[in-house]
Amino acid sequence: MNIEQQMQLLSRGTLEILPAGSLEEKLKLAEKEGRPLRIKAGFDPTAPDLHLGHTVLLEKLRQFQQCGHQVVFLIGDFTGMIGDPTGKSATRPPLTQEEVLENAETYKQQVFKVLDESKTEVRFNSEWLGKMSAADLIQIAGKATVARMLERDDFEKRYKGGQAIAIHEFLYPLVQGYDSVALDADVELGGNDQKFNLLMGRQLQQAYAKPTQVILTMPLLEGLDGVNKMSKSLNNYISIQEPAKEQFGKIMSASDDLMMRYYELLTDVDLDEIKTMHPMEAKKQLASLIVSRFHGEEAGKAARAGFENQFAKKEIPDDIPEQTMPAENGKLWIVKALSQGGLTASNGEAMRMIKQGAVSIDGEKVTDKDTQLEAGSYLLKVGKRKFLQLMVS
RNA sequence: GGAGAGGUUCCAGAGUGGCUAAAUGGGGCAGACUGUAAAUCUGCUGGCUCCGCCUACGGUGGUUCGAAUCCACCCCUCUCCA
Repeated sequence: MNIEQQMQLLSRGTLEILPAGSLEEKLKLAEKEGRPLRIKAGFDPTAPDLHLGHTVLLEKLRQFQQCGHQVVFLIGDFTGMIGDPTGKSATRPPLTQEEVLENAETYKQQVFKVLDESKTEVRFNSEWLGKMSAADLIQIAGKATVARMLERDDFEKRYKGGQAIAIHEFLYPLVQGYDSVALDADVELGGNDQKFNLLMGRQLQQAYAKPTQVILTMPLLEGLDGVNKMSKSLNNYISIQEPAKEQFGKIMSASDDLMMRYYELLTDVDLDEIKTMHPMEAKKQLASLIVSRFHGEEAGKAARAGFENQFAKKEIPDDIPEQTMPAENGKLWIVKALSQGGLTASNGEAMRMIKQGAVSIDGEKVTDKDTQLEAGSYLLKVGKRKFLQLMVS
């Protein structure tokens, strides 16, 4: 691929490439020196369950690989102990060595669904940070100023808003920046929220007399609520590991507006074409596309068919969990059955569901909360999505 | 170290002795409708052996017939000063 083609592919969908024109220069340099560029991207070791938000970045990394470059997949095991101050202020518990390694394995499994393993170098930042002395750390800390730190948006907000900022949180960007020094990164990718940290990498590389990296930021993908960024803690995410049916359903639950955003950031599909389609059809296509990516083509089709049967035609899905419960004195209270079967969180909720007309047995709506089940087999349904095939013995 | 403000249910945030399982908003769930687990509207939203009982307002003790509300001590957060 020539440089022009690379530029076109690599800059698509990006939010910013800093400094302007620097990526092209790097690409030229790589060509001249006949070597691949080292593309760094850091990941937090606390969340080994990747979701679609992460794949925005992974897709971009894959494109770099496609252009023949070397991806350095950095697992921030050491920085994980500090806790990234970005966004939320909740302190994270430190991870043990075993946990980190275990998480790393899970990471690899998932990441290589997108990335080319042969062009990926997996590294841990404890390799160099763990050996560092207090003197080394203080030396790094001397490369940045408090005023500069407070320029960072979320620090500024928290500071002005009277929220706590612990000293160690200032170290996070510094240490992450130092990773770029240690890895000789040519380019670092990150979400928009990482921009400050990425720039700190440049600053430190300069301070350590190394060539400075290019910063490439990708937009953050909104979660299913359509407002906040996709994250596990907000429970608005779609994991790349979850079952095809779940993924499909979750995408269908996205609002029509959000669907456009997902098309934009997660696919190559021409957006103008989508706008001419019926929104429901467009959404089903998106859902199939995404499910296919992580579960294969067949699963994508099957998920769509299953969805249409269950919701449009109101048929009963064919993968209903089964459970057997003993009857007491030949009877089983419906409320007990619902809560014990996991269809409702508690007896109280079960009673509420019945009152709201959300519960049915074999297709018959339950109106009486004192309904008793006798021995036999029943299909219980709560709401539109929760089913249980119950054997009362 | 000194002075002040504050810690309430999933979250935000009212409540300042009984009418409080605790306003309101968000979130979540359900129902109706439908083009979808879209949008919109409505309802519900601590637990249980559910017309009653139990647990809950940072922690521990106390005052009181009765406390989220008053008192004491402790823990935590923030602001200003040093």
